[in-house]
Order: sequence, then structure tokens, then C-alpha cells
Amino acid sequence: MDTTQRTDQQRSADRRRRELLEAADRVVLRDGPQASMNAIAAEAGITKPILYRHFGDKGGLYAALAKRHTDALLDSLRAALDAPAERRERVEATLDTYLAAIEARPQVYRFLMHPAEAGQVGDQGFDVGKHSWPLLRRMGEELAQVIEERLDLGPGSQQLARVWGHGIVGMMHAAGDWWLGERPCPRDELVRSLADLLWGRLAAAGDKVGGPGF
Amino acid sequence: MDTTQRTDQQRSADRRRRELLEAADRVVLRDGPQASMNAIAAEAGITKPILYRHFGDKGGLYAALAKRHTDALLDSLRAALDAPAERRERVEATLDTYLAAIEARPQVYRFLMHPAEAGQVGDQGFDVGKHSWPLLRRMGEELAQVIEERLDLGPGSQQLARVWGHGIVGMMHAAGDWWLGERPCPRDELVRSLADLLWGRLAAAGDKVGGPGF
DNA sequence: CCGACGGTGTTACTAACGGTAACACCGAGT
DNA sequence: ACTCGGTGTTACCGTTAGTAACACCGTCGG
Repeated sequence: MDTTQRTDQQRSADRRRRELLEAADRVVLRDGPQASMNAIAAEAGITKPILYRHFGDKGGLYAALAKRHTDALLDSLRAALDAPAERRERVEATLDTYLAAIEARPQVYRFLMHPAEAGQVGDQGFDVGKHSWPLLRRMGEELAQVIEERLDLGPGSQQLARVWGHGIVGMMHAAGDWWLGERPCPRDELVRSLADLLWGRLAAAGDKVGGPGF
Repeated sequence: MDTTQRTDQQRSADRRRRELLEAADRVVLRDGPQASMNAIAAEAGITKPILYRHFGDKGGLYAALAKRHTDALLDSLRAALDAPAERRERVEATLDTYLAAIEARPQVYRFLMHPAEAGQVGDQGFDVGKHSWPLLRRMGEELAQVIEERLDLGPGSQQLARVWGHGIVGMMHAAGDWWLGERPCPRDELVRSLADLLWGRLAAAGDKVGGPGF
């Protein structure tokens, strides 16, 4: 029958695809994001055209690769975000989950977020714009949804939730990126500082020298 | 004398360098960040090796180009941040200055922040990692300094200020990036929403359905 | 048994890029 | 006259993404 045949072929194609993805993963995590298609093909034990047949172009391979990691990270974040706990606890747990993830696998993180970095001679890394940003965008949108469906924000709540979603994700991202590079403090301290910021400690702090007008 | 001669030559060299930078600016703003060195040289009416003599490599040209815009943006931000006004006003003014800047010249912004985007066929854009991030880092550090020298944050204030500096900058950046792409609301509304977030409205908001424990 | 077909794989190539010699010109100083 | 520093060129190298064109092999339909 056509179906059984097709199923068989599809199965083997999918397995092949997964193997190729894992090989690509190894190379990218070892050589950095500027890994060439040749190198990836070599790691997989094949040659370039097969990669192109499976993924179209380098962006396609990148997208498939990024999707795996992005989905995994988003799953953990959702779990932390949906836990039955106080809001502050949930926020801290989510921040901590994200930071723990980028701390545990900085190479994956740098691949997803700074794909063109570490390229020393030819800087033709993977293309960033179309594929790494979706991670931040997806996180922002998901957070916005959670905010909007859980918090009572009055009129314009949807817009507000989206602004906050993207803003909070950006805060987490930038602070995490800086923290990962300099490691100025333990993780839980960073988590507390960021949660404090979100809890309005910036507005509540007193001025240092002049009056409040200055 | 050596000095006068040198001065003359240095002057002409600096003028040439500025001309080349302006040509590069035009090309980058027209063709996007994946502009090739050949294209830039052609726009300047010369050929590649001269560019390399002036800027070393593509990263050097990028860095010089980015430094101009970055310095300009940082100057405006400093002005807004140092204005003699209430804290909330200063925060809103700074947010608005940044957002106005990226709104007025989105191509410059996209060049500074997403240099590898818009590359359709060959994705060898400028190298991001080493040169575009310094903008965010510099903004974060400057903001941290301002926070630390103006606010009374108690013990660990320096660390806290740095976390907040980078976090707030990241919030502004991510929200601005999203806003610039979707334009879901006028600028002042975005500014207000972000300031509200920093002012603790997230923590103060009531839950929507279940009790506060959920 | 045999030719067509779809899948996997290869070699060999193109076009473009970043970057680099090697050489040519030209004005100023000794 | 003759070097020296700066500007400019052509022509090249090595690497990269991406693409034909061809070969092999198991499975069908006749």
C-alpha cells in the first residue's frame, strides 16, 4: 500500500532528520554558532546537499535547532509560572528557572541569543534576526497572556499586559546576560534584586542627598 | 617641522575617515546591515583596501559606525536622566527619549541592535556580539551609576543598582523593540505603562479570579 | 525479468564575501 | 635627484552558502 510505504519512508526520514539535528547540536555547541554547514555535515557523517535537502537553508537548520531548545525552555518557564503559589513566589521561581537554565547551559543560551558572536575570521554565523528573537518574543507574549488572564488591571488591561510581558522578559534577559558574563553575585541574590525592582522598590527608595525635587 | 606636517596629514586623514564613515552610514542605512565592504567602498567612490587601511577590518568599521550613534543616543539619555525634575518625571523622560530616538530612526536602531537581520541570501552581516551589545551594556552601566549615586538603597546598594540598571535598560529595550515592530499604542502610553511597571503596579494589582493564594 | 521511481548519497561547481599582497602615483622635505 | 608617507589601484586567496548533475539501491508495476 502507498500508506504503509509512505509511513516507512517518513519514519526513516524523521529519524534521519533527528540524527542530523543532534549532530548539528553537537557541532554548534562545540564550535560556537559560526559552525559551517560543511562542519555540521561532516559531524553527521554526510555531505552538505543532504542538509540542504532536509532543512532548505542554513536558516531552516537554525530554526529547527532553536525550536527544540526554545520549546524546552518555555516548558520549564510555564511550569514555574503556573505553580500554585503566591505571586511573588511565582515571579521569583520563574526568574530563577530562566537564570538557572542559562547558567546550566550557557553555550545553548549564547547560541540562541548571540548567534553571531565568537566568530573570529569570517563572521557568517547563523542569521540572528529571524530566529533568535522569536524566543524573546514568545516569552513576552506568553508572559503577557498569563498576566492578562490572572491580574485585574482595569481598563486597557490587554495592552498593559503585553507591554509588561515584553518589558519583564527584556529585563530578565538583559540582567541575565550581564550576570552570566560578570557573575557579580549568586543567582538567588539576582532573583531577589529583580523581584524587588518589579515590586516597586525603585519608586519607594529615598533620595540620597538633595531634596526629592532634585 | 614634523608637527605641522603631521597635523596636516592627520587632519586630511581624519576628514577622509569621516567621509568614509558617512558613506558607510548611507549604505548601511539603505541596504541594511548586511551591506558588503565592496558596496561601502563603492559608495565612497573608492575600493576595499582603503577601508581596511582605515578601519582594520569589518568589525572596526562597524565599531566606529556604532560608536557615533551610540554616543549620540547616550548623550540625549544623559540629558533626560539628569534633568532637574521628580523621579517619575525623569524616568518617563528618559524612556520617552529612548523610544523617540528609535522611532525617529528605526534603521539606525535596527543596525545597532539587530545587525544580522534582513540578510536574505548570504547572511554575513556585521558581527553582532562584540559591538552592538556594548550599547545595551553601556546604557545599563550608566543607568546603574545614576541610580547608585542618587538613591539611598541601603546595604549592597552598588550591586543592586547595577542589577537594576541592566534590568531597566533591558526592559526598555525589549518593550521598545516589540513596540517598534507592532506599534500597538502611541508612545506616551507605552512610556506610562513601563513607568507604572517600575512603580510597582504589577505587585499592587489584584488577582482576577481566585483568592490571592492562587 | 525489467524498466520506472523515489530516496540517499556523492563530486564538482558557482557566486559572493572578507581580507591581503603587490604595485603605481604624487606631493613634500633633504 | 631621491626617498618617504599617504592614497589609490588590480588581482588575488581562502572560506562560505548554496546548487546542479550524476550514481546507487530497494521497491514497485508490467
